[in-house]
Amino acid sequence: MLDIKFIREHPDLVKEGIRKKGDVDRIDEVLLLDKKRREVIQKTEALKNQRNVVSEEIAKIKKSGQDAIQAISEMNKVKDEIKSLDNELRKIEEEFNNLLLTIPNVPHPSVPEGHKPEDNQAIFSWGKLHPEYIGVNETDFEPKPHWELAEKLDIIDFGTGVKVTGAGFPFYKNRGAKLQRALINFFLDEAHGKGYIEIQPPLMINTASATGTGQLPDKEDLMYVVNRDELYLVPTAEVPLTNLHRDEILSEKDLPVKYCAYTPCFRREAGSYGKNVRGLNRLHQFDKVELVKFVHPGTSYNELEGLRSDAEALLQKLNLPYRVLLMCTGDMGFTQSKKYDLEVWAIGQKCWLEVSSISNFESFQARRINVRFRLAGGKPEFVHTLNGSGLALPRIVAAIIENYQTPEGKVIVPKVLHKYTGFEVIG
RNA sequence: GGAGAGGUGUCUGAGUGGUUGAAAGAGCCGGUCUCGAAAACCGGUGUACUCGAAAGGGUAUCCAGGGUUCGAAUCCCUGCCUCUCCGCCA
Repeated sequence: MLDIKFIREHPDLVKEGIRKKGDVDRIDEVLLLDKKRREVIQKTEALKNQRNVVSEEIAKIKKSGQDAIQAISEMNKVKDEIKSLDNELRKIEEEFNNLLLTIPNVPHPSVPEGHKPEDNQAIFSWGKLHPEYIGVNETDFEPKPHWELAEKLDIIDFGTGVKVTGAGFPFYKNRGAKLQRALINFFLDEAHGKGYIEIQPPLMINTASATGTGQLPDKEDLMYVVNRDELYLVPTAEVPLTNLHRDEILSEKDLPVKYCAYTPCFRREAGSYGKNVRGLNRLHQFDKVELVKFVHPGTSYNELEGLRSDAEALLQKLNLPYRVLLMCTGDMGFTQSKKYDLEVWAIGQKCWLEVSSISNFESFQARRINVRFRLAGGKPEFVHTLNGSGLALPRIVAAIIENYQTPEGKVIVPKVLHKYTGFEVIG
């Protein structure tokens, strides 16, 4: 969430940001409630002060052996007033906090304004023209989409997934399963090499954690819920990783703190349909290695570029053609101030697949989860948080299958994975 | 799941209704001493909200939420968590 003080002092700037994101502007409501809230606070605190002073007097009177009936009956009235004001305040604060949680983060000035996919800027691409690119050349033969190849090679079984669980829960088999495991290990090892601490987080999260990273209160529909225990299946490792330091004060010299984690991710994806859910393109359960950073506010945009290049390096090592999109204001999430998407080219489908989303949240999440650091000799201040996928597995698998297919329907394994897979070709 | 014990500041740990934001010690910061360091000694050392231009006030905070009381870290209820024992289990 945003700092109420910041909103109070820069209402126009915040409104402008909301407008750019295409969200509903409720800033005037926030400010009105804030005013009401502070008025009630002042009233109750004055009464509480009176109560404290008189109570102390009563103590003295009683000690001296005298009667304090007069003062006590007076305080009985004050007590009731305090109670009713406290109730009023509680209601106002609840409303105020809920409203504040729905105010989106303000976009960074460098983010292009727009609301359509075309407004996202492709700022970099890497691929076929690169001398190291060794993938398929579509002039040689007509490349197939990954689901056809995968079924034929018996490495992914979509039908059995439907039987056992439902659509979007495939079985990986044989060298397909091994390829998954190889990619996870490759990604984790690379992250470790870049100084990310490896974590195996819980796969279920509670309400507070989901609220902290912004999945709640609005986006409950995207998660699977375990009602009986009030838990959610992780939609991304971002949630447990970012909440790892909830309510903590980090020490300045420890920043930046960098974590990586592999987890399955569970998403309901309600409302998805059509060809962009075919095969591995959109699943309810998928594997992902996630990167999260807690950083000094002054460095967060540098750290964002660092995160981006860490993720890009993986694609380059896998020799997969990709492009980098700087996402426009309207395509950015609720919590982000700047976001890049990495999209890999899937030659069989002839489309771009998003494999990583790299964001700076500035202090937006940190304020929700209350993660601060202490300035040398000074007051605690909120850190900035960032995250990025490094990377999401299924679409990488799809891209490998499609871009490394041979005319005979085999798939060549990218060189960097050989030591993890133990084989160099599938089929 | 059953039975018991317990949750106090950065940490250890006192405190069972009235100057308790909270003893004491450790840690940390500053100072004295020292060529320098250690030791010793002296001083300082939570957070949030709120009023205020500031200085400086005020309120809250001893796991969380309710309750009793003029007044609660202290009494009562509920929840969460930790520990011990039993059961179950990979």
